[in-house]
Order: sequence, then structure tokens, then C-alpha cells
Amino acid sequence: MATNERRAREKARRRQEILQAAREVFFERGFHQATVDDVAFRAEVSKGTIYLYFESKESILAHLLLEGLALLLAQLNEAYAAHQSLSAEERLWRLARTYLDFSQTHPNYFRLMMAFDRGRFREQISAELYEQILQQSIRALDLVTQTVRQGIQAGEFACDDPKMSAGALWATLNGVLVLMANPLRRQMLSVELEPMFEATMALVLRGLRRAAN
Amino acid sequence: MATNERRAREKARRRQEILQAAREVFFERGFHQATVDDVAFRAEVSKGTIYLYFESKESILAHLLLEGLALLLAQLNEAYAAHQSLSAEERLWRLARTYLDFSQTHPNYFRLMMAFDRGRFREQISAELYEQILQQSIRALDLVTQTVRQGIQAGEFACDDPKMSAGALWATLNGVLVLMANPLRRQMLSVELEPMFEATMALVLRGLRRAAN
DNA sequence: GTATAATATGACCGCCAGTCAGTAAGTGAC
DNA sequence: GTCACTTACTGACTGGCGGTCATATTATAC
Repeated sequence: MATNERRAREKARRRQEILQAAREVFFERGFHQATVDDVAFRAEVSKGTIYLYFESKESILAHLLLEGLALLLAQLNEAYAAHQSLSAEERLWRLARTYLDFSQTHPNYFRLMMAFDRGRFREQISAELYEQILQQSIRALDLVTQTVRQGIQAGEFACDDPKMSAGALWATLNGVLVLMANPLRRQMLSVELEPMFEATMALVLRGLRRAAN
Repeated sequence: MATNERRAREKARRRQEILQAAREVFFERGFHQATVDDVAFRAEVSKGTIYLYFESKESILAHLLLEGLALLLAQLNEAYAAHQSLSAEERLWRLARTYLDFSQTHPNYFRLMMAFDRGRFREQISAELYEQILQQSIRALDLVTQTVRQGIQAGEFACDDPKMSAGALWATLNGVLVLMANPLRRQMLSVELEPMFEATMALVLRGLRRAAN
């Protein structure tokens, strides 16, 4: 009875089609402007069907966020793996730049990530899904933690808690990216994203270095 | 014709009453859960009246945000003015701690601030109101910039762009506060807000100091 | 070919932000 | 006091949307 398998495959494909449609619609019109009917129309499916595959509008968004996280993680992993021979500081730079790059090439996914910790999202998706997303983002952070740890072992960095330092670094980058995402803010600070990003990274990494250096 | 004055006064009071009701309702039930009818009921006014005083639900929220910003600015100004004799680094600590303190004692206002740069808000309030909010937040940043500048002049800090450094510092604090606002994140990082905040500040300030130190 | 299960549909519901025709209260002139 | 007029307020109503469910359609099994 291979029928069941085929069924499962078709079901999965349908789900992907809906997700694809949602990606297009949400990214084109913005989550709040987009309606579930829009998604249904784009997916060539009735609205009811959407709800056979996802619990809610927010849940669809959450799955898109997971996609984005997977993408980011892949890029970070690549950056992490590719430069084992470099100094920890240089590798942190690469990781950070990968993140910056991601935020620029996939602004929609990035926006989703930044929105995740906030408000409704948390309340409107299932606990498992929520935790899944959190887990993924922790994985990204672990790459940073590992690198910091290696930097400490190599005597490059002077700090006693790599986890905390990694967290601080991560929070800092998020802070900069969010702050600078707003054109009017950039204008008022009269700085562009890249220089600000560079300066902030330099500042924090300087703080991380051994005093000797 | 003092009548007009009284009229204006009454109008202003009504407005304040609505704002007061909105503050209570929004903070109690959350912005999205709360309805305009709730606010109207609490203000003992019909829904229509609400819309005589505010353009939209979001606009009410924006005015609450302005309140919060005023409160924060007052506290920052106080902290800034009170410790002129201390070192720039110590004064940055005080400013940062004031901010941390604000985020804990007025979590609702703080949440509003963090939400401000994101999504709908920007799209759903008037351009003037939007810019007004931005201006206020820039004022807060200016206190930091001033302090950094003084630190440079005093030879405490080694950096060439106080504005950028202040921006970096500000972004960093925001990043930490947002990241650590989520209980599950704290759990996963196994750090509490305060230690993380301290560690991050220490890290950045270390980066700011003259190498000599 | 028929019984059964799996999928899909779209009219419908409840909710809510925002509107507007209508009402009430206040004001100034005489 | 009352009339004309302005200002302030009201709440029933509208349109739009997320989500549901009774019904229809299609596939499968025997």
C-alpha cells in the first residue's frame, strides 16, 4: 500500500505550496496588510484548506520564520566552518558580517526574526512551535559562543564567561541592526548602517581583547 | 470672551481622560486585546468621541509612547545633571542604569518604545507624530553623546566619533534589554537580565577606554 | 458499483476599527 | 425668554477579516 506514502507526499507538497504563496503574499504586502484570502487565492486553494494545513495566520508566519532561521543558520555554519585557521577575533568578524549580510539580502526574513520576541507572536502560536524557533536561534548563538570560547583558550580574549560575552555580542548586533533599519534614524544620527555596524563591532571586540593587546 | 479658554481647557481635559483610560486599558489587556470600545467605556465616553480626539487606535498608543519618552527623558536628564563631578565612564554607567531601571519600573512604556521602530506603528500614525517621537528619542541619545564627548576630552576614552559610539552604546543596551525581556531566552542562556546588562556594559566600556588604562 | 474515508470548499459567524447622520448642550443676540 | 447657530457627543451601522463547519468532491478498498 504505497498509496499512503504518495498521499503523505502530496500533503507535504500542498503544504509547501501554501507556504510558498504565503511567503510571496506576506513579503509583498506585509503581514498585516495581507489577508488569508490573498494567500488562499495565490495558492489556488480555498481559505478552508489553508486551515487544514495551518492553525492560524500567525502560525504560517512562524513557519516562514523557521525557514529564514534555517537559511541564516546555514550561512553562519558555513562561515564558521570555512575559516578555522583564522584568529577568533577574525572569525567573529566573519560571523557578524554574515549576519549583517543576511539582514540586507533577506530583509523580510530578518524583520520576522526581530519581530519574533515581540507581543502577539508569542501569544498566538503553539508552544512547541515557539520553542522550536527559540532553539534554532540558540543554535546560531552557540556558534558565537564556541568562537569566543576558542578565543579565550587561545589567549586572545580576556573574559570569563563566553556564553555571556556571546550573548552580549549577539544582542549588540541585533540592537544596531534594528536601530539602523529605520531610514529616519539613520538620517538623524547621520550615519549609515555599515559604518555603524563596523564601529560597534570594533568597539565590542576591543572590549573583548586581552588588555595586553 | 473667556469662554473659549474654558472650552479649550475642557477639551484638553477630555483628551487627557481618554488618554488615561487608554493607558489603563492598553496596559491591562495589551494593545491588541484591548478594543476602542473598552477605552470608550473606561473613559465614560462614546466610541465616536474617541475619534474626535484621536485619529486612530494606533495614534492613541503613539501619544502614550510620547508620555513614556517624556518620563524616561526626565529621569535621564536628572541622572545626567546630578553627577557632573564623576568620570565620564561612571556617568555612562549611571545613564545606563537609569535606562535599565526605567525598563523594569515602566515595562509597558518600555515595550512601547521597543515596538516603535517596527511595522504597523510606522505606517499607521501621522508623519508629524512619528517624527516627534523620533526627536524625543534622539534627545535621550544626545545625553549619551555629550557624556562620551566629555570622556574623550578628559582623555578617558579613545574614540574619534562620539556620536557613533553613543549610538553603538544605545543600540547595545536596547539589544540586551530586548533579548533578555523574554523569559525563555533568559532560561536558555541561563543568565538573568542584570548580570547580562552589567557584563555587556562592562564589555563596551572597556572597548571605549584608552588603551593606556 | 458501492461503501467509506480523506480532502476540499465557500457561505457564514463574530469581532472590531472606524464612520456619520442625528441629537443634545451651550452660546450670543435681541 | 427664545431663537439661530455652533460645538460636542452619540451609538447604530458598515466593511473587512480571521476562523469555522456543514456540505460537496474525490480517491480508495473490496
